[in-house]
Amino acid sequence: MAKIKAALNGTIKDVITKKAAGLFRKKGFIATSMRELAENMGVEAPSLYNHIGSKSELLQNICFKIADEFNNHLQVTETSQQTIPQKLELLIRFHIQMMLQVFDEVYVANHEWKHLKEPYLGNFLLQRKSYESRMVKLITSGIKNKALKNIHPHVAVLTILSAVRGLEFWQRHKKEVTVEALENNIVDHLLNGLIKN
Amino acid sequence: MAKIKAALNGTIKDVITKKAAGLFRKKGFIATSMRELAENMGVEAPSLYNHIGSKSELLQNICFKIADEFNNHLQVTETSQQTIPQKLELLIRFHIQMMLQVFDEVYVANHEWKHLKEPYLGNFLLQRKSYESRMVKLITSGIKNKALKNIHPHVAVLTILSAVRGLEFWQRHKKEVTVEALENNIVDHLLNGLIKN
DNA sequence: TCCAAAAACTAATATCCGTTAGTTTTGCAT
DNA sequence: ATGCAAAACTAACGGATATTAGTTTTTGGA
Repeated sequence: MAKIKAALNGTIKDVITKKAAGLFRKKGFIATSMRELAENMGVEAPSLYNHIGSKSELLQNICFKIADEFNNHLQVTETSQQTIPQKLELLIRFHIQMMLQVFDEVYVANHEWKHLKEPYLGNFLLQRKSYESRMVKLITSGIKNKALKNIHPHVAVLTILSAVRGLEFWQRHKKEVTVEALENNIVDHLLNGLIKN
Repeated sequence: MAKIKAALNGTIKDVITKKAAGLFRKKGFIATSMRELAENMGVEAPSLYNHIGSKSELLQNICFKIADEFNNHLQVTETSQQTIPQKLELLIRFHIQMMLQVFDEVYVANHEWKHLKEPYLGNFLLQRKSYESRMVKLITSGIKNKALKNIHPHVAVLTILSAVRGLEFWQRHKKEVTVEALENNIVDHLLNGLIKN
């Protein structure tokens, strides 16, 4: 049988993980079998175990790589010299870009994390909670600044985070709008609303 | 073994379906076994088949019952005598109420529909597409009216629909805010934005 | 060209899955 | 009390699952 080829900028393990992310997104983690993943790689299922530790490990790698990217970006944004609304805009734009650039991985991290095993599950949820509460702090500062309306900050965070997830459904309409227009639309909607003044 | 008791306002099948919705939400459709569902009902797995046709049928019932509720409400809203922004507000409020009142079922319809079998899968996706495009029409009218900003209507619909889904994560924070405040916050955020004028 | 290491293969294991068949128990109406 | 229908039970089916063990093939460097 044909061998798996390593990508130019990554190991064979990376290639397998990338393909796994695609399948996990389309069919879900549990519904994706190792045999199916192997077939997609042009190989028998047991051969995968020359490169990876387990099916669970694939999910872990996907989820935590994405979590790291978001945490790092939040860290940079927090410490940057910007107004609160500018920081919010940066965060929203980053979420949109991640959604468009590594769609499968972000989708899996958003939806399939529940199949992580302990202690990874607990760790992952902790990171999420921390990310959320740092955004809440940001918005709370903005309200004190009088830069933002006196809205419930936790509700605002959930609304923003969920709204950017909406790009899951955008994949079907990619051609209708440029990436810039898409970003600008969503940022404007979330920061300035839909209704004309 | 103890018998399953019918609820006051529903058959035994309804009780099983309700419990299934809870498990499907927590663990996912595929990861939920009929043995596990049976255990939760205090019964052996084969006994369930005295009341239901199959595992798939449970998922179908959940998804299409929710789809019907949303379609009916949209129909009523469309034909009501209201301004476009008022209609949008009604839709957003209905989504929030459904999310809070039949959380498990809405969650399953939102996330587990991909495990529906044909022809149910195709039918379901068609209904979703139709719902979306009716919302696009509504927003397009609002833009022509100059009631709404000249935003890309499809993007706005995805943003709104995704934002209300955010209440998935709200379940943990239920006590912090009243339902009315929650609704008002989200409606105001989506229609008028976050930034003070 | 040859040899070691990498990576493929086949075979097999134990476990779980949804569902069916056949049987026994339960509970209500007569 | 009795009998019938509803609903529980046990046993079992065929098939799919992730993974391991052991073996063969492929590949790239000396």
